[in-house]
Amino acid sequence: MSLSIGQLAKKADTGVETIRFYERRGLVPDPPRTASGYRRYPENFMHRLRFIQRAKKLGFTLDEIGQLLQLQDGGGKRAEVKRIAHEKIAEIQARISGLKQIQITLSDLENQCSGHGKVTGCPIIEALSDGANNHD
Amino acid sequence: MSLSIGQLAKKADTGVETIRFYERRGLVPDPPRTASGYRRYPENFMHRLRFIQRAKKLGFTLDEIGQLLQLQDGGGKRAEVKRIAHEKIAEIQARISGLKQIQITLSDLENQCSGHGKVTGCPIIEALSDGANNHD
DNA sequence: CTTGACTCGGCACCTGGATACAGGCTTATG
DNA sequence: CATAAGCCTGTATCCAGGTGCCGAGTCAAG
Repeated sequence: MSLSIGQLAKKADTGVETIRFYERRGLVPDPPRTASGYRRYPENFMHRLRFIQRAKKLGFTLDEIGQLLQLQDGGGKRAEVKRIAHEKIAEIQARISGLKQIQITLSDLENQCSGHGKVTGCPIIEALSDGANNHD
Repeated sequence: MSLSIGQLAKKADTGVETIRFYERRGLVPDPPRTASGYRRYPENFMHRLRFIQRAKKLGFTLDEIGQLLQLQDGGGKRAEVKRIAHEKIAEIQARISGLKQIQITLSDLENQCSGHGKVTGCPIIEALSDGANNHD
């Protein structure tokens, strides 16, 4: 028993348009069609959509997800999967570092600002205005 | 002595198009024009562009930067500046937390994966496939 | 048999922050 | 004076990852 695109979308908690979009992107294979051209998906097709959703949550781009899926489908090497994951970890780490730096700078400024009175002389605005005070 | 848009762009280390873009966005005021319609900027106009650049580095959106500039121009309240900064700090914090969670999950998976052999049974792929293993 | 829900393909549009052109002036340089 | 460089407006394009809409065809329930 197969599903229409709408039924599949509901099951996978996504949109019909999104599934078609993934199909165009090559993330999901073109499904078989009925005589009138309607897509028909096997029940387990949902797993592929869930795979994409989980990978997205972990920060992978659609292109990277495409690579992972290809490795899965083609019986690729674990080394390759691990390499992709490792690169992503490094990327995430870099983003965290950048954000932490920003957080420090902003918190410093927040602490320096009394929060009372007019903006003139406000340390936050000053830091943005002349750059004498900021941490990079 | 005033600057052409190109001279200003060079001084502020940005592009001519970017300045015009900021003008359209209302981040910088419309400068006076020569008789032939050329923009003429006072020397110190550069500071406004530098303000924008610094604020961008701290993660503010152009809309938020616009608010900060308005507060500066209009002699607004420090409380308001501080509020905006505080919200941004919270937002950055939330992004860091999310990324850290991802980092933990991915690092776990990386450690679980031997990196040898075929993809079948690879913990990373498994986690994405059935979700039994992931940390959210 | 009708009506409403679903699906089709194809394209336009969205956010954010620019960046790039096209075609026509103006200004600076040799 | 001629030519290059710079500037003008307006519009299109880019990135990612979708989302929306149109008119036409199809399917299912009553």
